[in-house]
Amino acid sequence: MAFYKISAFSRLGQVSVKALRLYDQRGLLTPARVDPETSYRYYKVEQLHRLHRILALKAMGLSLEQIGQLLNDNLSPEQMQAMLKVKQAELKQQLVEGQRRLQTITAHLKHVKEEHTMPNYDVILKAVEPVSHVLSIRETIPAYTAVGTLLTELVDHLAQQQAQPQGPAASIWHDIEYKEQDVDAEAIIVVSNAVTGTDRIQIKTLPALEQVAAVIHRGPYSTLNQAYGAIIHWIEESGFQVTGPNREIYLQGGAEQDNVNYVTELQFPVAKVVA
Amino acid sequence: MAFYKISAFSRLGQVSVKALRLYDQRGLLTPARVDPETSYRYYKVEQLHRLHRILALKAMGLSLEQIGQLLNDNLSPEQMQAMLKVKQAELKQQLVEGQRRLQTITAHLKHVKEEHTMPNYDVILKAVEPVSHVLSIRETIPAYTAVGTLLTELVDHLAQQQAQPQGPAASIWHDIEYKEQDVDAEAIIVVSNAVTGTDRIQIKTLPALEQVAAVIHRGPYSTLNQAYGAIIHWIEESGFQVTGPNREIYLQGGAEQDNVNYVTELQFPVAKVVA
DNA sequence: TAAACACCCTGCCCTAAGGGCAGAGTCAAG
DNA sequence: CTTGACTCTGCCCTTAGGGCAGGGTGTTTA
Repeated sequence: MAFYKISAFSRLGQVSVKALRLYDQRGLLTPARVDPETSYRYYKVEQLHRLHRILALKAMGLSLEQIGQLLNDNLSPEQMQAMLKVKQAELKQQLVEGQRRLQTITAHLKHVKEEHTMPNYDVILKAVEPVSHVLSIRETIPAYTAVGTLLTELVDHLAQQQAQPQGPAASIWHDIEYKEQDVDAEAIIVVSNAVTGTDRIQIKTLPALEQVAAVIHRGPYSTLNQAYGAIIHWIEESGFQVTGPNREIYLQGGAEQDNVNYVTELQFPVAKVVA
Repeated sequence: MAFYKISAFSRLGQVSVKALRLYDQRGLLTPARVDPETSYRYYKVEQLHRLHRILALKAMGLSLEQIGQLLNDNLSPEQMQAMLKVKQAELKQQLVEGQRRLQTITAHLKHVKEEHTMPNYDVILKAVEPVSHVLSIRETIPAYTAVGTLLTELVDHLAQQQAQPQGPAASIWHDIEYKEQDVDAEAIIVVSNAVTGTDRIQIKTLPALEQVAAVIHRGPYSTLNQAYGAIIHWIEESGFQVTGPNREIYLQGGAEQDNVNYVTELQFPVAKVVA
């Protein structure tokens, strides 16, 4: 019977006045009466029911627009189900995301506590696009460092064809476990479409990687093992698992062994361990 | 050595150009060189390291401003720790929130599947402020419905003092378990400061409730049990526990038993069950 | 050498759900 | 009739960029 003015109603419903005005504007909760002269909004107690429904849906994470659809466009039960299911999947996804955030920050915190500095290596997760038209040699070589000769071979091949590399050189290590010798290695250089291969030197496309853990290393190759240590540690600690050969990208590099300005990116394809 | 233009660098770092410009503007990642004539931004590979750190911190949920503090205002390890701890607590909180959302939506989804409608009662969680200056009678009464006589007693007392109620009437049920008879009940009416009490009728302040599950019932008191059923069910299903006496607020009510326009709010103080 | 094309710059408007404020009008009590 | 408490609309603000317009650059090709 009685009409409530907006602030009285907002107290009843524990919502801010500003929110009520917004819900009115978006068509979620129109006041029972609006004075045409003064534009004052007057609500009835019965509307608390609707307000509660709005708040309940909001507490599930639905947007005002979605709530409007549910409340106004009176959908079929199937449509409601579909909508809620989509949202449910979204929420599950967000939970996983949140757990990852928490794990990452906890690891960082631990590092700061123990070492009193931020970690030297920042591992990030990302996706890697496929890379088309790369020159590749794959071979079992006696030791990691020998990949240099494979790369020189590629560079020489390029020089013969008067072509330039189109991107940084890289190598791919196909052994999943760590090996000191007889390493299954692949040397890579991105080239333009015009370049041709040979029996030994193939033209191929590097597959995309859905999710990699990546780290940037600055300094000579002799200290790369620190970066490897950090990334492997991170992967284990974060509940991931290596799912394929890892890549080493020489963003800034060359033939010298000890250049402190070299920059290398390490990429390990990973997936969440299913517990 | 080589400088990269913004889009080349953005490809290296897997970040959008727009983001790089933003990071520049916010002082997170200033290009190695900016041409003073053209304002072109030129980056060096070494800066990937810093970019990775930014992305890593972002992946933990820190805001750009916080990242800026961590990177630029070189804080003491203690300050870093404090900052990360705050964020960690925030993330934990968000996780709990997310789990609640998910539970709620799952319950709704189940209801839609089984009944092909949205639930009739929308339970929401909220905080309740303390209510000062209320008139109260507490007594053991033979049955729920007898609370009406207590309320009439309060209303009569008000009338004697020529005063008006300042808000809706309510009752509080102090028995935590369900009882059919000999119920420990309290009748409540909010009044202005001027009103005085008696031996039997006390003036008191209702305590705040940190977290209540609340539901709005529309219809006669005889159907209130449906609302009770719904809210109790919700509380159990959502992993909460009733922690105190529940309140019944007669937002729109009166002495008749069967008025379909009555509106009543039920409030149960709750807390998350510690598993 | 000029045009074509790819790239870069700044600046403006947009997002979701309101919060804060200004200026003007309205309601209820004394 | 005045005062104080409310209410109205309208504008700007928040995050982390996305999208676009208009104008300037850099490199390559005819």
